[in-house]
Amino acid sequence: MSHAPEGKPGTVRPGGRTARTRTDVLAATRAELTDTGLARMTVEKVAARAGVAKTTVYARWRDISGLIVDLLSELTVRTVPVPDTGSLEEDLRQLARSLLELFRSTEDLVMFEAIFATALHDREAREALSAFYAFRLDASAALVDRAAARGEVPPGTDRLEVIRTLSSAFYYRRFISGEPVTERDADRAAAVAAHSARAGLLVVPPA
Amino acid sequence: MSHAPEGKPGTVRPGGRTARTRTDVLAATRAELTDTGLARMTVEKVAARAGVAKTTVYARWRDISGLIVDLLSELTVRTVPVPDTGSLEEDLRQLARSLLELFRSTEDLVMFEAIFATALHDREAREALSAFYAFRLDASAALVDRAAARGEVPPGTDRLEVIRTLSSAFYYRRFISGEPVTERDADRAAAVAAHSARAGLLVVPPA
DNA sequence: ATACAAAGACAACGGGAGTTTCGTTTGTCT
DNA sequence: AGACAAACGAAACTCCCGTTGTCTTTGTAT
Repeated sequence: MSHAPEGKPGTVRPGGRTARTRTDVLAATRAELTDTGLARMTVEKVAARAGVAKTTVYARWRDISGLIVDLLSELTVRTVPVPDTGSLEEDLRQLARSLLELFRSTEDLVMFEAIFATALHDREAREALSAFYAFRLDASAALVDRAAARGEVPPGTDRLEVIRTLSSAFYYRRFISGEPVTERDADRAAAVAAHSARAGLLVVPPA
Repeated sequence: MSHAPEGKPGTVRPGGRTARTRTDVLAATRAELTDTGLARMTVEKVAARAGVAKTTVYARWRDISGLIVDLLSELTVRTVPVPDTGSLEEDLRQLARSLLELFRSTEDLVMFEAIFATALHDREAREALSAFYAFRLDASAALVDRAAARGEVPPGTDRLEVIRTLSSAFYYRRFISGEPVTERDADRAAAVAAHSARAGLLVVPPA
């Protein structure tokens, strides 16, 4: 199953050339992704653009899916800006707005689409994506903790579920039904999430 | 762009053989999809399984994406069961349960995954999928109309948005974050959608 | 029944993607 | 500084997918 002897590609010998190869190949992957697209992408062309032998890419990443997974692992590191305005609904609204912006950035969008497409058939990619969202959700949920401390939401409120309720509307429109996403949708999603949380609909199961 | 001279493949001459070929090929596509997967699927193997020359498939469907689109168009015809219990929240809960069941059926799930993956890079597939959801949403929204007639929701409530609010939670968990979906999630989604609708959060924009 | 065109079958071809082999470079350890 | 193995590069090779051209079958109109 796994191709690399160690966790991340090239960790055995993270010297100058190896590290440079990795960054070059990942950069080439991004570039090919944006102007060729995942469907018509090939390992050979990525290697050519990176100025690297294709055998190198095959040895370290195995295939396109491996490249995408590695790309995602880098994305996870980025810190998520979590708003803190003193109001749950306002925090959620701001979070929704940044999600909206993310989906309007062509560069990031292409990458998300590639990751989703890969995760649909590749197990490693699926796990990497789940881990990515587990991390993001947990980080964003800090604003729910603060709302709970202020007494804005009832005790027992599921901190992650509030963020899920907010996010799902965007992903659904953008990637499932294919409808456009507007500022109005962002504000409405924030209102729904905040209202539901305050009403105690998003509490953790009694176990 | 478009390959066939007419709208649907084989409408020029819908005689016995042509129709039989279509059903055989689509059946073979389903079969290949379930036990080979979209990623490793190829037109040649589909044709072989269907007992048809591969040139025939290439001529009528052009590529795998075309096959998937045609498969989706058949799925659209299926009528959606819309509950009518006399209560908005109960209707939504039942709708949520059937969605849950849909995502637990391995056969249907494989197909949805294939369609989503295809829609991410193929324009025709994207349009077909949007049309599919436009149809499904509109059909399901009938239960919102009845709730409105009963006065359960305020006037001006966006009938489609209620269904979207219900559905999005499922799709998000299942295809984006990759988390499991349970009965509890179904009931909670129904509660959120019903509560939000009653609170007037899902009204159409004033325009 | 006959004619005609559409749809399909068959065979051969071309090309490109992934694999294999082997030689070379380079990072690290002593 | 030298040894050793990891990482990379280059070329040849193989396989399979998609295309093309031609002939045959079949549905439909007259």
